[in-house]
Amino acid sequence: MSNLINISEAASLALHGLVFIAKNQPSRINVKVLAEELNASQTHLAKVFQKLGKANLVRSLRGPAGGFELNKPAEDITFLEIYEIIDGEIILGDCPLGKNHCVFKSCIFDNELNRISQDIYETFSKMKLSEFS
Amino acid sequence: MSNLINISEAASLALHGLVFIAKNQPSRINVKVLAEELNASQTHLAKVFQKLGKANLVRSLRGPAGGFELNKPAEDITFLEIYEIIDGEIILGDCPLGKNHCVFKSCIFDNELNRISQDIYETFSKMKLSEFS
DNA sequence: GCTATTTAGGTACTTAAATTCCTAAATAAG
DNA sequence: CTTATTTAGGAATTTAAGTACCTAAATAGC
Repeated sequence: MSNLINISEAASLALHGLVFIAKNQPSRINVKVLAEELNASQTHLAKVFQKLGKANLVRSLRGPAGGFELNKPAEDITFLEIYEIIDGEIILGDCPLGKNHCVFKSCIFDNELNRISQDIYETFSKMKLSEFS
Repeated sequence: MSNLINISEAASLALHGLVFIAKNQPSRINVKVLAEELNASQTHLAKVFQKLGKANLVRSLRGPAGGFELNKPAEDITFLEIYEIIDGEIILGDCPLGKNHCVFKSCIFDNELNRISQDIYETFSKMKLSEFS
């Protein structure tokens, strides 16, 4: 079984978790509760949100009554931004598979695959957290 | 750095290798030559073609002058078929991330991501080996 | 037939990514 | 100020993909 769009479990957790937090604004939400709500691994979710915090997408507060909350308006947070923080920067190059060298003089998959890559990129950049909250 | 479309190195080898073979029909091509042509790992390529052979997409002949050749017309081989042999079957379900359970009652990414998944699926099923040979 | 070549297929190794575990640091509440 | 709670961050583990290695089986050419 395979997934056509390349989204890691971590990025999926980030996406779903942030939507949930956006929905529940302005309350702070801690990882334990969020993991229960998302039916997800608490430790993994914690790591993911650590990254989101480092990237200043969310702010965190430790201790009792601590947790995470959005660090900017939901309408200013795109899926592209979230995706790139977790899974790494997207580079839309000549090769849709991200290779530097290819035997074939011009990329044989160029037309089809680059169109799709472009489409995904644009779609991600248009999807805002606010649409779901 | 991240790749938006989920295609493994192995599937990429299969795709490129088969295009090369299709281009050079009706000659048989052996793994050593193919690896040189594709600038790829010979052992990995061998394993990939073993799979393609088992799936009857190519037929093989051992011994000197041996190698691989297409087992059916290039216009009857789609990228979807190749992709699924190597990376596994694609299931276009409700969840674009292939999960069984989701907290959100209806998939919040449904509209956008399923449209893209569908698009990739259809594009792959329309891309035939013969287009490149 | 003998030999060299080439695929088949199992096993083992390597590497990178994903995930979990554990301890430290912060902080709210009593 | 003490305790319980919660995030931070490093280390360790797990998993999956890719790669290498080795022996067996097939076969073409001499």
